[in-house]
Amino acid sequence: MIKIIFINTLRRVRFAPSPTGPLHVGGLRTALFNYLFAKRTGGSFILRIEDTDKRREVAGAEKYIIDALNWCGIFPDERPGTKSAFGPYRQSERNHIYSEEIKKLIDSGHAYYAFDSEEELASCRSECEKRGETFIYNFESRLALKNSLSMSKGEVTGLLKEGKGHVVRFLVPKNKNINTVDVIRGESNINSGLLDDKVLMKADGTPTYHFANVVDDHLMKITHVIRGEEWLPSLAIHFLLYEAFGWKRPSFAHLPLILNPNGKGKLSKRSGEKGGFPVFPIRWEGETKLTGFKEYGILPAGLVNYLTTLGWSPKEGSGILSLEELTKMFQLKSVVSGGANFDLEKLKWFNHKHIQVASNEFLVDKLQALNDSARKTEKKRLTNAVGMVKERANTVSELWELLKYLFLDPKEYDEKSLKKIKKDGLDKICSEIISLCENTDDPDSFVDSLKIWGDKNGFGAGQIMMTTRTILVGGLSGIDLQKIISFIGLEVVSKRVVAFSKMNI
RNA sequence: GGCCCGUUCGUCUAUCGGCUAGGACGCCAGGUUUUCAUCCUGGUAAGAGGGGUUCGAUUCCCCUACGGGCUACCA
Repeated sequence: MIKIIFINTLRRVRFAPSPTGPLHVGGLRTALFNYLFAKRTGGSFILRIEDTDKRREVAGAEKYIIDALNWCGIFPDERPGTKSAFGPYRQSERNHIYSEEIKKLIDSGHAYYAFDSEEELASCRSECEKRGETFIYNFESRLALKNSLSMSKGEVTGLLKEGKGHVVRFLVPKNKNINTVDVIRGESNINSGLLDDKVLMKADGTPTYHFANVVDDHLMKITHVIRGEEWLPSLAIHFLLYEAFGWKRPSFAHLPLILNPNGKGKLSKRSGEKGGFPVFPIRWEGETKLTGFKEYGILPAGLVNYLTTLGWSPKEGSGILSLEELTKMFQLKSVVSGGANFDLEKLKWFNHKHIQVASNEFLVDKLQALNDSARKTEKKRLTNAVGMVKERANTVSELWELLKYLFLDPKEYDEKSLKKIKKDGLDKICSEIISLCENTDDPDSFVDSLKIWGDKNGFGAGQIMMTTRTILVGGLSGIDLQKIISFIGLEVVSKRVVAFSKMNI
């Protein structure tokens, strides 16, 4: 008995993207919030592919969506391929269901056939526009148009028999107040007169979003519809649709949009191109190649953590949180309603924090996947090196730049650094380093020995250190000098100084 | 144009009518590091505007402005 109650209250949410291209961070955030919401109470996260418009479908998009979700650590409980009573999970494979369901609506008088061509409707629209009006296919106009409400029964059956192209439209009731409820935004009232008789079934026999969505959400027993704010204007239609079917509707939550860094317009592929940052989770290998956050060096944990702060914040203030921890804290009710500007700097900061808690081995794997030079470097030593520099890195890709001098001799020297070390005695310091390399048997106290020598010969510690560092690293940056020397070994130290001395600077 | 939604530091956000408006990113300054970065400490900075309601409004209501979304046989 208890078990039954539990099952009935279990959350079932869906993420329902259209496979028209790579999934960008806006969509990813929607998926993430759905996932967090479901998993907090052990519910199910379902991936449904809304591919009713085959013209817009892009090859590889569905795979990309799944790959991107998986990369973030999100694995749908049900998805295309899952065997269950709720499938199939691609709308294109559910046409038989929609044709059955639309009959119910036609029979009950909630939907009707319309024979107007797209051209005819387009001209209606432009006519209205000329008069400064908006064309709405509704109780005011429908009787003047070609449909089963304006035509005789015989005429309609005739047209249907001869296979005349037609759509099925929803009969929106006249002058009805619809009280919509949204988990995030609360209640809202809208008069049905403003709505139009939405096409439910297209002329090619496939359903539109509005119809397929409602049918599938009901049949898949979705308890909460969490989607982007762009769906808010059609919420009332969806309410009416549930009512027409006599179905209990799920709860709805409309998430605020992610906007461009300057707040102008929603974040898009173009904004990333303009701003020089990715807006996609992983690389897209379509006709146009797009770099993802993965290739940019962002860790999935960092992206997930950052994305969660866009529109929501944990009660205990900000924190570095894993997907699992976020799952325990997420509250749909406390999602904010205003749009959020995308901020690369903050994402990098989150990523920096996640790099700190990641293991060196993990980071080396990621680094080697991104960087050819790193791939050619011996793994064990690279792991040590990563451990020494990771506190300085914001992205995985930066790691190589931060540690490469531990493996490669400098190819060039920073101008400013050279200026600083070009002083009398430079040659003398160089020869001392070379001779010390030959004579000392303790590389780990090399810097100390050098300083003692400098002290005796009138060179300050600063000059000694800066000179050595510039020669070994190529500039005045990097980790502790003694650590560098211990890591690369005296032979390499000597080699680099000799090479430097031979240059005429 | 019509309809819908929104508006707290530059940015992400907290605030269940009582606020000296809190935190985080960024930025600035100082400290640590004989480099740079990290790190630590401190600082900077906000309720779009105007009306109500109220003893009291960031918080509730209205108007305006601004921003965003939708307005397809796309989702």
